[in-house]
Amino acid sequence: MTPQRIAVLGAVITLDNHPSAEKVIEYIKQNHPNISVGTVYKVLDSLVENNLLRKVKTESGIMRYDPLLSNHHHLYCKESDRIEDYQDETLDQLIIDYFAEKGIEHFDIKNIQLHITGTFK
Amino acid sequence: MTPQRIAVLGAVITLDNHPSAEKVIEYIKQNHPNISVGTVYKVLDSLVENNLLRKVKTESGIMRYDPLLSNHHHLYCKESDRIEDYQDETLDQLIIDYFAEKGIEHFDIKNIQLHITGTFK
DNA sequence: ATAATTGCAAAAGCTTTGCATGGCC
DNA sequence: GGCCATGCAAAGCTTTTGCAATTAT
Repeated sequence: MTPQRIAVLGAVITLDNHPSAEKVIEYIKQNHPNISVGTVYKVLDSLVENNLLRKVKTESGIMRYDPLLSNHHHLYCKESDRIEDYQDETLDQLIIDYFAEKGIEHFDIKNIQLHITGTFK
Repeated sequence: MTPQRIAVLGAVITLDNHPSAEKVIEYIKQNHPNISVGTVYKVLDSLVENNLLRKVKTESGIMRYDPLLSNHHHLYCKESDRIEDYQDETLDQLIIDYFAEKGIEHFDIKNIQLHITGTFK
């Protein structure tokens, strides 16, 4: 655990809205002007590998990072580019039960994630 | 509608497994060696805009293209990089009913897509 | 001391763009 | 002739990589 790692993890948690690497760099540079782009990418990767962060894919293909580790879904708003977490155990159970009974032919399900698009109001 | 457009659309349909732009280019070059990379990207974009194709986002951030236009979900296999369509109206109805009753606070749902990861058997 | 991490810069990979050429109405 | 699509090459953007210098344990 180096100061850079703490800064990167702290940035993702503080920024809070599933920041991209670019946002993380921008934020960290305020208090840590010498940090390099390569380091941030490497640290983000290593945090993901060590299960301290999760990657979130977006429409545009830019990777974003999520400090929420428990299983959850995402709300995507295209206009604002905002992503929010959505947790709903009732729904999860409903879906699990559905597939437990029905299954999918030729496919072993490992994980089911809802990508809910729409707009925040 | 130019020969290039027909070739691109044909390639996506023939290749059938949600090809990337690269796969499309590779396929088309067999019978159409002079087609250029830029053209394929432009044509893919224009086909998406004209609702003849849909974009499919992947883990790796590489864009892939889907000729199936009706609402559906996707099965993702990380190992094989394969993506398959999954249509299930019963499930859709279940989810729609669930959210019709429960809703999500501060969010207007426009679309719900399941990203089902696992392995083909 | 040893091993890992950092910063820097260059390069890679996918995609987009600019512009001159060429085909079509 | 006017307009749009094409081909080509250059550039763009995010991310990755190599390597020497630095830092952590």
